[in-house]
Amino acid sequence: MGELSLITRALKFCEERKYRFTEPRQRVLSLLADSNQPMGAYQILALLSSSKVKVKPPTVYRAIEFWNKHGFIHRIESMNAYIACCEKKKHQNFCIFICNDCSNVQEMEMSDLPTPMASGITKKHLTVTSTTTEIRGTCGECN
Amino acid sequence: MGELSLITRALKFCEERKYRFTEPRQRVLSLLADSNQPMGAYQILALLSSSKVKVKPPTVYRAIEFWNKHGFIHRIESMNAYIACCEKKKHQNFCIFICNDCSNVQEMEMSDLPTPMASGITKKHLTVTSTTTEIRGTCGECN
DNA sequence: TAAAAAGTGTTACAAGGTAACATCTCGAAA
DNA sequence: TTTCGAGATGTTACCTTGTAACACTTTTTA
Repeated sequence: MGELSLITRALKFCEERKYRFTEPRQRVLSLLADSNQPMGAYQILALLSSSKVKVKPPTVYRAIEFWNKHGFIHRIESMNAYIACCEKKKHQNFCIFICNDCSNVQEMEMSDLPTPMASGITKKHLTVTSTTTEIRGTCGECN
Repeated sequence: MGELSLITRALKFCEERKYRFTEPRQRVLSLLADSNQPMGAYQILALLSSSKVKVKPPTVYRAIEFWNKHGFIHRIESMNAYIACCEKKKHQNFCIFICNDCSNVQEMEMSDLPTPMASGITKKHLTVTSTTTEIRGTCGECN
């Protein structure tokens, strides 16, 4: 059993859950999957539009919301941008490193919440649904 | 030596560094310090304006940038909002819990980066300048 | 096959943020 | 003590990001 591409997994996911794998959803996800860098919503919008057909913001935002909700893409809050998730399965805790110089972005594994956070959370009787960590600095290339 | 208020510390900070503790800076910081909840820039803008004098966005954004840069306030990326820092001294790693139900926000201590992140960072030869973690879930009250 | 549910198209606008340039303030140098 | 310059604010105008609302289409289900 080989590696399934993000698109293939997304298609399977939709079939199993009876969600529709529509054209806007497919195109938005493909663009993000093919880019190794984050893309803004309006950047996606531009790429989906032609001189003839202008795609409108809600079309893109709906697709983004859908894939984000189901864990196929992540939103990078500090950039107002989106990236395809590089993990094979859904995970609600993730961690992103952003280089301030070249703005290269890398997703990093974080299946469980680190202990200091986890203990703070239980102490305060909080229930966690998701976490995002954005780490800024300088990457190996730019150092 | 008692507890110094955020404003007092900010004033001292400005005197020591020869930054000006101007009216917009003072008013913006006071508003955030007196609110125990995050505030958006335009919310601050509205509170600073009167029917006579309309404060303009750059005035507020400049003050926000100043205090944020020097660690007196934090930006909450997923809310486009700002809160006064509750720590006594500058720290570039922080962690915020946000309740999805009542949108109550709590800053949590995180002086050092948790081990899983720290090791991922050294492995990739990254230099870190700052990190933000935003944890979403349900707070003790809303549970 | 009709009704319900899920999804898209479109318009119009709200919310958040910034570039650019003129003006002001205040301390330090002449 | 005047002037100079860095740091800061005032103002206009605009850009970017995101969403509410409503009509319409497609797919599933009863």
